[in-house]
Amino acid sequence: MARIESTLVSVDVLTLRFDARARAVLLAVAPRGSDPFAGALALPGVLLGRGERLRDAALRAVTGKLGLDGSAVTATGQLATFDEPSRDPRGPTLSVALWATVDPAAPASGPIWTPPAEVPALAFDHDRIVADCRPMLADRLWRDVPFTAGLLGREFTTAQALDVTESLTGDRPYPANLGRTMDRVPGLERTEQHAAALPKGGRPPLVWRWTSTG
Amino acid sequence: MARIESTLVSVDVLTLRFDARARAVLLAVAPRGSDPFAGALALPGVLLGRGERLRDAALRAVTGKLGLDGSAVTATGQLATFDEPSRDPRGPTLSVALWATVDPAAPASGPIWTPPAEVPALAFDHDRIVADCRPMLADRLWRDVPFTAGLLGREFTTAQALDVTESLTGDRPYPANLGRTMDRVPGLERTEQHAAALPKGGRPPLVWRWTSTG
DNA sequence: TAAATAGTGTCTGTGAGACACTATACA
DNA sequence: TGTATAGTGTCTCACAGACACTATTTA
Repeated sequence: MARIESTLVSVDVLTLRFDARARAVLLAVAPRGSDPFAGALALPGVLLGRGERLRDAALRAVTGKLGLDGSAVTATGQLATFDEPSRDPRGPTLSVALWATVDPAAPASGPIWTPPAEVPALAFDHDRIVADCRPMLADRLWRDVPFTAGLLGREFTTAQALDVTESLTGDRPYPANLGRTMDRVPGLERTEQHAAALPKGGRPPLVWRWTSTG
Repeated sequence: MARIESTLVSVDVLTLRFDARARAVLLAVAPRGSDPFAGALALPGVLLGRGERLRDAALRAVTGKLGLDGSAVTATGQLATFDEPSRDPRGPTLSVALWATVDPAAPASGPIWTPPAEVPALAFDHDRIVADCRPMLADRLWRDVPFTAGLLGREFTTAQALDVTESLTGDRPYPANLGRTMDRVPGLERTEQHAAALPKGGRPPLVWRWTSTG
């Protein structure tokens, strides 16, 4: 009962980065270099090597396909597995979708960064992967500490927290309500410091800091 | 850049069935027939065939490894993917864990049915899979309609709803509170009928019925 | 009648969301 | 001073949980 004909596994990564200047969370896509859909935009993905961990494959995809530094990836996690047999024209391939957060302070040249809600048409079934996974990402914010900390970095302001929440959920909470939400996030501490105000003015926002998580 | 050495994918199934007589949700395990861990208890699992859907592989596992009738499976869904390279002594294998619900009215001989909280030692990393997935299953109850309907069947009583909730979450809600929870489940209707009372007596519970879902 | 169990009604606490009002920046 | 933004304090609503009380069964 030797079975050689197993489905190949690819790992496709929803790489998120908070761009403080753009005041938005952006998703990385890159043009494909090789044949199926060469030149078309796609999520970074690699075939899972034998014995390779999903997280390692995701790092390989972010490093190799996006050209980012692996040390800039602050956290990763699973989203879902996509199994339509026709999703890859080369033949049946399973796709395990992972998320990865990139340090907002790290250099980010290489990939094309786009708001997750306005991703251009992508290769394979990557449009569907993005559409299916977006609500899962929104659901993680403020509930999944590694995800949230990875996205916002060690220190951030209330204004940035508002921007991130609006990017992922689609609407901007009241600062007062978001502050109370953040007060309940374990490992997140409201400091006494105020950051600089925005260019347009306004009261300087508070600084928040992670205590436990890196 | 031809890559042949891809990780194999297995599908392991947490098969749940509500046993009305035992008043509990039970998980199916079966002794392994072939070599790695032959004779040891394990979750039903199969290697994913090339081009095979995860759901089809899960049905194949439930049918082939547990001896259940495929038509008794009322719903399936994804849980998580396990990627420890050493989880299978034969070599690195990815395991995609799925849940499956079995019609409580269908015959269920074949597998060994055990409460998920008291599963005996299992082969591979299946103990860990069960431990990691149990909270995900509890979380689905009353929120994931296909899961809940698949587990309870087309019609059920408040008493059975209490039993199922206690089995999955670990504590028994007050009937009044569970009734209000169920009133908010879309597609679930509180009927006027009362079922027979339990052997020990007590007020006969109400009957609930799914309207939309099968 | 006693024990067991379910259903109705009520109360409390928590968390989300809306909003008035205040505080503090830039132009 | 006007505009923009954040922070404080309330208010309401939805929901979960606890529980008193009532209803209906078996033993």
